[in-house]
Amino acid sequence: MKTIEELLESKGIRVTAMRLLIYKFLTEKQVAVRLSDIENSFDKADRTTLYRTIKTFEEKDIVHQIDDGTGITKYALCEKGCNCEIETDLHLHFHCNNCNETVCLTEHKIPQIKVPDGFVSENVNLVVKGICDKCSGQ
Amino acid sequence: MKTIEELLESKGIRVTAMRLLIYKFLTEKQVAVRLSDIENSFDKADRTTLYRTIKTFEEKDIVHQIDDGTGITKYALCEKGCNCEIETDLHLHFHCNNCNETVCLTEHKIPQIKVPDGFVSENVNLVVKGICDKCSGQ
DNA sequence: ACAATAAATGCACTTCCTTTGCATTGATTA
DNA sequence: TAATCAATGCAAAGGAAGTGCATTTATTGT
Ligand SMILES: [Mn+2]
Ligand SMILES: [Mn+2]
Ligand SMILES: [Zn+2]
Ligand SMILES: [Zn+2]
Repeated sequence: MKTIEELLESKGIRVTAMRLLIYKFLTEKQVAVRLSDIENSFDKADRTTLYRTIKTFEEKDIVHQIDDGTGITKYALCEKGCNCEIETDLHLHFHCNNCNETVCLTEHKIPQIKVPDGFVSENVNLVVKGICDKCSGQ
Repeated sequence: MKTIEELLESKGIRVTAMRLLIYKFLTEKQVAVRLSDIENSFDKADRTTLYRTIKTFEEKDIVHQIDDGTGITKYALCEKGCNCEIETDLHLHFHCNNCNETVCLTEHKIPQIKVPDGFVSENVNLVVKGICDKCSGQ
């Protein structure tokens, strides 16, 4: 079991107190978070630092960005071996219209999508909206 | 063949000069447009009027909104018989990473997406990104 | 045709999120 | 220890979405 410090270093990211805190926050949350979610969870956290930290994490494939249609970009930790760049690896995301939370359905890959001749598919974003398991009451 | 005036009236929308212009602009464009695209295509057009016009069109199912992941909402005319509210009718959208344009692939419906037990799917947004037919050069 | 009424438009302003510039602090290396 | 580079914090800019209100334009009833 790798420590967080080791993980960050293995990705070429310097370990800082802030980065450890943000990473820890992401592991504890089971849902995709907005920048403001992180901001509100810390007393003295600067938006800019959060922003740049999450961008660093994104570049190094530690988190991936999620556009769930709310207009606010969210982020979630990549699973072990999550190759977000590879189309065939892409999982789908679920946005709950009730509790407004967005989760990664890591086990559910996006099916192969046929596009017309002449079009080249490089990437697919699929968001399902509805009622999540917590809110559907079973 | 219905005139634009007749179409608008049949949907319960009053005909105005601005609305005709905007509708015409949408028919001529073969791609999804941003509010600012419309704004820039007219000399003396107020953002608010465009905004409210497009919202009116949206309510009356004349256009549908497209979230292609660029962070800017786009709009495109609904095809004849496009029931945007019905999940099974939803077509997919293609965003070109080269020319940055987004098109409706009206003929290509979104396949049935399986979600885990407890989750209820009400709506699906699917955007394919890649290279469009114009840009792929064939 | 005219007055009364309602809808559409234009202007100004607000809010929210994202992004950048720059000075400062902190860590790393020679 | 000095020089160098990365991370942080503050401030401000930018872009898009949305709202309030006064004005113009269209519709309706007399
Ligand atoms: Mn995910
Ligand atoms: Mn469409
Ligand atoms: Zn929920
Ligand atoms: Zn293209």
